[in-house]
Amino acid sequence: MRHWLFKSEPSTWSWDQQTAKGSDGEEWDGVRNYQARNFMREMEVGDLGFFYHSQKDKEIVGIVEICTGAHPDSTTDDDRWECVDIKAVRPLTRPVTLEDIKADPRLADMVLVKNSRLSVQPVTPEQWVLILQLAGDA
DNA sequence: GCCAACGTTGGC
DNA sequence: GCCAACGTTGGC
Repeated sequence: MRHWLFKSEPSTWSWDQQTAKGSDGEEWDGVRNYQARNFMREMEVGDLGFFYHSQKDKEIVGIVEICTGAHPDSTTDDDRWECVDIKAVRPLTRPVTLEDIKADPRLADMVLVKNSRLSVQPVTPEQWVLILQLAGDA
């Protein structure tokens, strides 16, 4: 199983909204970036991801599960763009802030640090475990 | 609110 | 196919 990170501005789509969708999940639509799309194409049902709030909060707030494979993005007729559906699994015990991540040298290679603009990113198994530890969920 | 970093677009 | 111009994102 692989791990991912989904970034969203809370004023556009927040963890609370994602949670409210329950096990039905929601399309992660609106991505218009090839790198991000390509990662979504690599995702498999059952993969887990972090849900990150950008801008104001700048913290990882919860865990999501991929519940469909990549399919056309319903918000556009442009067939270049695809997305997956994700559902909320649970919130982190303690959110892990960008500051926390930057303070830990073991997480210096995270895409979140190196390429802060990429909205869908892979997370390595090591990074996944470390962040769960920082969240008090290990 | 500013600005650096990055991706995309379009003229040549 | 290159690259300048432009738009967007997101941390600060």
